[in-house]
Amino acid sequence: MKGFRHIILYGLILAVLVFALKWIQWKFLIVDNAIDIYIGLIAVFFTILGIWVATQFVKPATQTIIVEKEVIITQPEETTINEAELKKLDLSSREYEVLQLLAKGYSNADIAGNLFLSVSTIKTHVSNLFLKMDVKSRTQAIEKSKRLKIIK
Amino acid sequence: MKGFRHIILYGLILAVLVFALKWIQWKFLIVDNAIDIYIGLIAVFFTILGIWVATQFVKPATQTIIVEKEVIITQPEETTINEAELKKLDLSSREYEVLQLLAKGYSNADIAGNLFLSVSTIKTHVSNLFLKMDVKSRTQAIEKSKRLKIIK
DNA sequence: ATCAATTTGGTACTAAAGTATGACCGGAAT
DNA sequence: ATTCCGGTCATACTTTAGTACCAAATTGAT
Repeated sequence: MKGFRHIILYGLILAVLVFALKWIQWKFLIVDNAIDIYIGLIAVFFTILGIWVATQFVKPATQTIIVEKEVIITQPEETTINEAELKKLDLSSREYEVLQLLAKGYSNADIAGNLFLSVSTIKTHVSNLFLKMDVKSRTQAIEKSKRLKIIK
Repeated sequence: MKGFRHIILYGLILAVLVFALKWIQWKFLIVDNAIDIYIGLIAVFFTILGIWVATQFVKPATQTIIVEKEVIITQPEETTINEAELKKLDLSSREYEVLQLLAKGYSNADIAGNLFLSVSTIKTHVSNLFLKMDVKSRTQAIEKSKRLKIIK
């Protein structure tokens, strides 16, 4: 709708211009040899008109400037488990379960009760765990687990 | 410098136009009453010229897009020791020393060797440590220490 | 179906951890 | 000076952890 109103507006402007030009043309024709001045005025006027039209309708090329804003993310608990290190150890699922309870300070009896297994089984798992982790005690296992970030 | 070259360019263009207009003017003067068509051409031409000039000089609108870039800051040692909790436990300096080595996976013998003390002394410290920390094993002591953030 | 790995559990043993108790020393506070 | 506490060390004991070796059931993949 806005474009339509513009068209009407420009139409009216042009109509006015036609009469204006006719008047200027007639006036300058009285003065002979003034045609050059007349042409110059026309040229200047329409150049300005063109500039104005352009500034009104030609959308300026948009130059997009992307600014990276660094947002610091502070992880509350950087317990991103180091899957790579965990895989290296090649622990079985049960062994990993035992390790997690181990690190919570559970005794072998506690772990056995928690997993509904016998203490013997836990001892077996713990021993195998130590071999795979290359440690000699549960405290070393805990320390290494924390250091490698393989437990929460 | 670019603006200067533009000025020269437009100067040349205008010079060419002057001759072109003179030629067109002469040609149309032969045909009488063709002055209106001539004026029309002039108007159209300079309007287009004005548009072109405008588009050349209108500065592109800059659109600044701020992109949030998440930067994960991994604190190397987020081990801000919880002094409050540590003070609550009321550990002696030796006991705290023992606790720190304990948490590193050291055995009583290791700790004794590290502090140039007998294993008996370490056992005493460890026992007192457990009483003060209200735990029943070194693994529990480690877990609690990590949880309360009282060790590095 | 077979084979390897896992999971489970046992016995027997050793090593380490943990408890209880007592003793000695030295420094700091009362 | 005496008391109190931290630190040291010891002995004797119990408990737990850890090792070694074995064996059976289960599971998963070829």
